[in-house]
Amino acid sequence: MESRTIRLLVADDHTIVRQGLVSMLEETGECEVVAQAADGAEAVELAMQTRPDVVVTDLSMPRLGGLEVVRRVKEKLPGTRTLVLTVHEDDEYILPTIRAGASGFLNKDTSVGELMDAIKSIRAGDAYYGRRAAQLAGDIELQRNDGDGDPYGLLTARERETFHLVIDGKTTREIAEILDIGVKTAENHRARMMEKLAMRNTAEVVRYAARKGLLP
Amino acid sequence: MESRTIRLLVADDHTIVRQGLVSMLEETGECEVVAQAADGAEAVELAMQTRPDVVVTDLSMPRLGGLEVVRRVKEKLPGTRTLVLTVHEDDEYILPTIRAGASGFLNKDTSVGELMDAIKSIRAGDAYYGRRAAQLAGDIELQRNDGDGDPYGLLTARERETFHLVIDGKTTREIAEILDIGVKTAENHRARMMEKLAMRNTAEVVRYAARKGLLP
DNA sequence: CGCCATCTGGGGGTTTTCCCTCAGTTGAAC
DNA sequence: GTTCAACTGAGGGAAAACCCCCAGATGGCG
Repeated sequence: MESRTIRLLVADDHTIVRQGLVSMLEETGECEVVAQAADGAEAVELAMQTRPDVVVTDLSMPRLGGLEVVRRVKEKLPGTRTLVLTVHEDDEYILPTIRAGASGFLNKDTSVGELMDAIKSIRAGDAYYGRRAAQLAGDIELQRNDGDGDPYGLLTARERETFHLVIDGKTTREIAEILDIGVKTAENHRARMMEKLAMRNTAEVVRYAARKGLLP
Repeated sequence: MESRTIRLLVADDHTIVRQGLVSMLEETGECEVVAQAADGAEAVELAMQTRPDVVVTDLSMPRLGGLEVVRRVKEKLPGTRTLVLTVHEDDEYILPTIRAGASGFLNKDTSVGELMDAIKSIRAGDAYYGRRAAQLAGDIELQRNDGDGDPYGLLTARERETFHLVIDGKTTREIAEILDIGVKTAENHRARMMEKLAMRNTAEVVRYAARKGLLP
């Protein structure tokens, strides 16, 4: 059992946000923040020095925007993937970001669980977009998943949360309590999730998660 | 998803046996035989050159016996573990083998499934003894598992088979058919297995298997 | 506006898992 | 021969998972 921790670079010009991110991420014990950057230029610089697995970056930053960070990292460090984490819900930011080569796009109100989920997926080589972005990106990205690719990207936000709680060993009743929804609703999310993943029972779901490196 | 294939060295003076082993093991796709040796001296030599994860060796071999192979590999390659695979049921061979530092002792009539099981366990850092050996070794080795260590070694043969079928996504009914036993019996094996592993549901069992590197 | 996906909740069912008990058989150990 | 562990099988029940169906609310999108 290795699967060492995921090496991260976190870039955000707001110190509070950045520090909070770093704390939360490191508390999971599943990743290690090898560098922090307060602007885009610093992010690119540090990325080349530390060669992280994933760069988690804000969009609006001084000196160099997140979009340009994505482009430069992709160009200079093909092994490093980028996850854009932003407050902008504005549609006009999403598509350019994805086209620039980001592997993920998430809103900052995302839970730590889903953020780690996204980071693991991205590190495993997949794309991960939040609900809003997935809708916009659907045409250019998710079609790949629709046919032959990985069905994980087809999960809705609730289904994804359910998925993670299932592979944590939670029962449907516990999931309902955690998500603060009815048992029947959780049951529905679970069923839809399993249907989309084409899994027949819990064991297969956890095996699938293991293959994708989504287990701690 | 990495957990690359397990690198093996196979040592047996009987070519047929050795080749058969190699074929079977490589067919599983979960390991790679990086070297083969026809006697003990060659085994030690090749082990130092190739540094495999696990050395699978017979006991009675020309030039250098398996016991001495175990000792020398343990001494010169601390990262490499040894699994003794033999036809000898004789008790007098088992204890010396374990004391020499072997991580596993299996009879040659073991199924490929259990052999791979053993190899994975050993590579994960655990000991794995067949039923007969486990009884003899109980006093000096399994006591460690009794208290604080890994409960996996406490499983009986049937419980171990059940365990592997469970993490393969099989239902109890399917397990009963595969093992050619009653559903109630399979149910019992499953329950005892989960009790020994202190797991509360299937998801936790599969997670446990993933942690130990027992998933393909 | 209507369309559609998502989230929410429920009805009602079968199957599977999970948990307890008990008991006969075998084979190896002492 | 007795003892003990493992394997076998079973009864019975509670919980969970699994599989259909349905329908209202919400919100984005054309």
